[in-house]
Amino acid sequence: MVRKAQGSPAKALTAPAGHGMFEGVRAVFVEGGILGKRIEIWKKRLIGLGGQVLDPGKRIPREATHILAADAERLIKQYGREQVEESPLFLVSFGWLEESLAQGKLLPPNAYRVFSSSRSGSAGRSPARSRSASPDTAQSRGGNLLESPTASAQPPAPKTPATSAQKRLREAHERAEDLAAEVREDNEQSGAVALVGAEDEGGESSERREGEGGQGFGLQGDWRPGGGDKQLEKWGEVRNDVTKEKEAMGIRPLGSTAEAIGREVMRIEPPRGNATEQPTHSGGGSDEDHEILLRAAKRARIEGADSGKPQGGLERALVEVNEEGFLDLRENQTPAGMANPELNRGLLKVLGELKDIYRDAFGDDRRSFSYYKAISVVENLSFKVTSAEQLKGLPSIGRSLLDVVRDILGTGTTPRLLALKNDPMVRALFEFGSVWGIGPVTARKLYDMGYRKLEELEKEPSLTQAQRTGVKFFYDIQQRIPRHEAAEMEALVQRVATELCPGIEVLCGGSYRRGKATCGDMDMVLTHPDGHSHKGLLPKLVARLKEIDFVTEDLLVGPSHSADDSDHGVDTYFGLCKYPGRELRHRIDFKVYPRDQHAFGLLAWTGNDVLNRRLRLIASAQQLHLNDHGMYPAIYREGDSVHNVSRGSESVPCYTERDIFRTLRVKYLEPKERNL
DNA sequence: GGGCCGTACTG
DNA sequence: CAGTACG
DNA sequence: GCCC
Repeated sequence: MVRKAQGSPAKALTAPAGHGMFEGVRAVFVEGGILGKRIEIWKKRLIGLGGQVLDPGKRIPREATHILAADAERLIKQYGREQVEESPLFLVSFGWLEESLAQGKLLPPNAYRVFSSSRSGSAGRSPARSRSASPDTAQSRGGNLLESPTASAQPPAPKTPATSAQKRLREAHERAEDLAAEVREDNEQSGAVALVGAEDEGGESSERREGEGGQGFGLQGDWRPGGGDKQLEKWGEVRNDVTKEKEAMGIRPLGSTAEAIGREVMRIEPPRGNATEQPTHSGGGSDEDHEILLRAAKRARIEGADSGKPQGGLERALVEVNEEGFLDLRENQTPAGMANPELNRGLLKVLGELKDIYRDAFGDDRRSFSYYKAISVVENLSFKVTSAEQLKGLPSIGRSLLDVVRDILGTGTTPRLLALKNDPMVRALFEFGSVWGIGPVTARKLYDMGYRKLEELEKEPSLTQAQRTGVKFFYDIQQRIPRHEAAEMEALVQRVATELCPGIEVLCGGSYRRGKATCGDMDMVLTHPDGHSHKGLLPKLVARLKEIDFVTEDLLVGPSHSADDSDHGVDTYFGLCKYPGRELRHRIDFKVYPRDQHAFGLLAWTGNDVLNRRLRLIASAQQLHLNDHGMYPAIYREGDSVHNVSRGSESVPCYTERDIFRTLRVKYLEPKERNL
């Protein structure tokens, strides 16, 4: 998994050992924190082994591949917080160089990033692939459990799996759970439950903040709960904050007392009627229409109870819309920009790691999604969590998560995470499963075949071309894109697309459109106002973008629909692209929609996924089927399960996203408000 | 104990 | 079809 | 995992 940063990514995984090992590396050394003499020696060795040393300058040199510094403070001192936070480069500690020299090979930089790694290097940052269920604030990237220097140094694995990975994975999980339970029991018996951390840990803390990933954690992690001295005197204040926060989220304590804050009975406030704010829809979302839909939904629910029709989530969605007025989905968002994920960085980091492991190694999407939603709730808090009780009653935070939070607040981590991270199989599965195109099942197969390391996968013949590309650009793809670069690339695509097709509309959706400071990828959504000029554009656009060396590799090339007239007429392309002047690959998607589907496509491709799911559930409760092509009156055919609903003929016409929200009786959310 | 979004491509 | 992907 |  040795990636030669930017020099020649094509050789990403085959950097030669020893001689010339730093070929293609263009490093900047930020002085300080370590003897200048040692730095000089390192520079010479780097150059001797094929690397280049660049002048630091005031701005991070564009051609640089690695920025080396003793720690984050020096980095920020040199370049300022903004540059450092937005840099997609490898901002690593000198430990990376030292260890690479020691091992005679170019090590993956991730474990040495000064923006998350603790000095040990075993608590580096997460690859946190930008697969679906992942809150894409830059702050919540989980930690990593691979890329420890030692892991990279292992010899090739023997191909003799004793048991199937499937079984051993289950066992790994059970071990982790058992351990967690044991530790918890011990703590309870010894009364050693630590509920501390009311204050920042000393004066240096704000300077030590990391831009994008949270501190390292774990045994010698940088993050630990602060001292609890002021805990008691702070309590009243914190309690008030918590209560306010919950109220802001639309969660109201019923009959709580100050002492019983941990036992509040919470309920979601009914949405307030604000229909007047919403202009009446011209074509299918009128009050009358809605009444009809609502009545139909109630009927469906009642009938469903008798006939095995949908229950559960659907019913919950129905409760939500079963009030007058428009539903406000911002219930877990702290108003007025008071949310501060930084406050709970350590907590978020651990939860993020668990979320990633459950998804990428275990394929437990449900559990992972639960963590994801809980993370989102914690990110939206405006106070520092000092006691698990503060989270009791918040949406998506249940018993198990409270236990985990208790662990983290006490020790900085949780036994189950430690157990998982120390399990070599889990580490391997997580690594494989983090490759684009490789999911948990394939990861297990590869593991069972005897593979243990990423670079070995290159040769495996059963990999698809896309998976091979995913392996090759494993590290590239995980580097986040600074917002301003995404904006430039959006403009570039707009320019090229307009040359090919005047009048074409090009928007970058996804986390970019939701206003995030960094993006995992680019989601380009296109349409043409005249309703037909978009046809056949995508292949030409991609070809042109390849000509100018912007789009570089394909991952998925959809069949050309819009040329003929068969399907929905939506063209799709997934691939990789390069920010001009740099070799680093980023994920980029293109979706070209006919004008009448564009609002649905844009909504879907702006996300986030939680919003998409919720809107679809809400639509279901109103007997509507929502997808990225349209919104269709649902027709429950006799004897069909809910999953077998056929679409009515015509979509409810929606020209804008507002139309969709209005039809569903959901309060309109600006893109930046869609980070649910 | 059951539900948890809906769709599209690959092999 | 299962697996993986996208938000 | 959470929620009903």
